[in-house]
Amino acid sequence: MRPAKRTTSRDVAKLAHVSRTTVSFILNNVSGVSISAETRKRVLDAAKKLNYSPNVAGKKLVSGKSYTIGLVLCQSPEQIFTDAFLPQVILGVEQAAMQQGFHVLLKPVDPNDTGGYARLITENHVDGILLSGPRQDDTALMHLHEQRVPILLMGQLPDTSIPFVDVNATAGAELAVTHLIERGHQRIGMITNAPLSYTSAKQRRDGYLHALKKAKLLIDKALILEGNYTPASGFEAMKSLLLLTPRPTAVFVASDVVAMGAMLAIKQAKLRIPKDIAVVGFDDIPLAEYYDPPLTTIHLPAFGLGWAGGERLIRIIQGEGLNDTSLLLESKLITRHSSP
Amino acid sequence: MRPAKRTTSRDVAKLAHVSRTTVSFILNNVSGVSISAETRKRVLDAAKKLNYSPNVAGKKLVSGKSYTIGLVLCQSPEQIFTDAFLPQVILGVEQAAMQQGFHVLLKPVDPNDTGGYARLITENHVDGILLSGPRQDDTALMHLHEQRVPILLMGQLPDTSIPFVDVNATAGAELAVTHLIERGHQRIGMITNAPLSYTSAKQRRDGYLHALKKAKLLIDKALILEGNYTPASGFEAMKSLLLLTPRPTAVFVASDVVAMGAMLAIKQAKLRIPKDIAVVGFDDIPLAEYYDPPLTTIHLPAFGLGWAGGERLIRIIQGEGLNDTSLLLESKLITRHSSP
DNA sequence: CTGAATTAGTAACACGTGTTAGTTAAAACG
DNA sequence: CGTTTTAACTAACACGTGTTACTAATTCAG
Repeated sequence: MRPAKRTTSRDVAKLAHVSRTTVSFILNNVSGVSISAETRKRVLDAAKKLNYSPNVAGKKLVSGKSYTIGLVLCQSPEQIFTDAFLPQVILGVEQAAMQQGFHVLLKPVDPNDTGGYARLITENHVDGILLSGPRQDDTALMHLHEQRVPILLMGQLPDTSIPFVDVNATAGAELAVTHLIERGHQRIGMITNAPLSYTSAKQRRDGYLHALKKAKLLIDKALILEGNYTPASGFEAMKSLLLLTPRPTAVFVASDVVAMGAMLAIKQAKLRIPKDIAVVGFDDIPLAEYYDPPLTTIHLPAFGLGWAGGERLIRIIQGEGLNDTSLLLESKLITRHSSP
Repeated sequence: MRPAKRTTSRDVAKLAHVSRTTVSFILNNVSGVSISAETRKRVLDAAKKLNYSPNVAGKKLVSGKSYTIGLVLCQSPEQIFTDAFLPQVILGVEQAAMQQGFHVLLKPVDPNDTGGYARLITENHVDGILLSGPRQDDTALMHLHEQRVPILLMGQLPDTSIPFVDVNATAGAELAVTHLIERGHQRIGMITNAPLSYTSAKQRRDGYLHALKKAKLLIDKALILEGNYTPASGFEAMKSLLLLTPRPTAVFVASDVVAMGAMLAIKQAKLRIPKDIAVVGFDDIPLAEYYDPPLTTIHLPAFGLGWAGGERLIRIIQGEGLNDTSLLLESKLITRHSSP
């Protein structure tokens, strides 16, 4: 037994004793055609009675639009696993899309096999792509952009004209490090959130460098270590930092998740936070407030980022054009007890 | 200037000097028709040269299938925000779907305004629905099921015949509490992960009760408090527990995130974990290992849950039928330092 | 009263695909 | 040689929708 047959606009037309055209006019509120009030009511009643809703496949075919955006995640699986930041972004995207009557198709992509998402466009599955975590070596991306496919990046890509939204991570990192400097720290370590081939990692590192330069502190490359999204990487990096002499008196860890690993290393070394070593994180994940000690960190507008991304992509899709092609959202410092 | 015109199967046909039908036969590897090797090559070359990929809207229209599944999340926004469990599930679903050539449409739904997702089906946007966090008062769900719409629940719903996948949370909770009992604890508190109107919360509570009964320990309702996904709720609940006399010597917190709040409350009361109070969590979020102390918890096969859900839903969609309508995945105890 | 304008609605096409029923030419058979 | 089978393809329809061009009936202007 197959599923019950779908009701089509033809069924509605038949029940209301009008043509299918008339049904279409009424249900889509087409302007410029005149329909008598009586007929309109008859059609609307029929539609309601049959519980009619139009088949998107038909709509799609004739309009060329799918009213769906593709949210492509170029993060590695392990990042997605540990990233407490992502759900909020996704929720923001969804909310913006829903408001405009769009749907969201989720497409995690292995960063190594990038470009597999192009088929979403060529097959007309989605009207545009919201790309989180763009990579520079992504040639498929450039190709799509040249073909004027609506694309919006979440995260920046140097040397391109593709519009993007991003958080001002550099400024955020600078905020974090400046905070430490103002509290008297001079020897400040850093653990990145990811390998420096990721723009997001580079930006945060640059913010760190900026802050030091501004304060005329000397920069010691030995103080900068790489994390890779995981607490484990923070744990290991911190152990290395603790072996340095003189020991840094503070650390800026460019990811809360990584910072939690780092803090565990500090505790296991029987050092106190912030007395022996101050720690500032980045992301303000929900748990940051409830760590011991509560983590000073940089709050990112995660939901807002997703929302802005979705909203702007849809505007591009609808050909409305953006008055400013790109948007940088500001972050803010949340002072808790892991820093003095 | 509008986007470049899509290339259709007609273009391929023209270039290869054959009919559109032939193109369709070749590209879909239709069996039972004979095509000369030469023609086949000509068509395949033409398709490649034009970079042709079929428009899903057309396919959809004629086949009635969309090769897309809807992943409907009935969690409240705050739960999604704090739930570190979700990304892994989503990834599992995506992976299973991709393997079968399906896409995943993400649809968070406000639990209060349930049923809005029915349109995904009636509009033919998706072929089936994977529903995470089903609610008993969801009448739209029952209605869809009666209409033989392919549905699979992630989480159980009593008194229905809708197939589901779930983790055996009751057994998991029992594991956790039994572990505490074996280590000599007799007065064990519990903080739920969510209000008891959620099945997942009730299951975990039942596991707790089971374990106590089995060990012939008496049950004290005052020892059971409610959390609501957030660390904050765990913090508050724990503060209440600490005021009881005699104080419980151990706590089972049915969510790692909530447990982190609870542990902070313990520390602020200057009590030691696990010496004064042992703590066991639930979920095994990535951060559990790196808390201080590392959290003993129940590991849930999050990725496996998503994967099984996606895989089984697609099997239902394709009419293959499941040999067992439902699946319970087992969880396991991860012993770390927050318990003796 | 006549031609023009308005009202209310419809027939017919287009979108891109899969598929059934047929057609033509060559090969096989008796 | 005449008939049947087979290989290699194609014309035409169906899917459900939006939209343009058109018609028939009524109202309006002069």
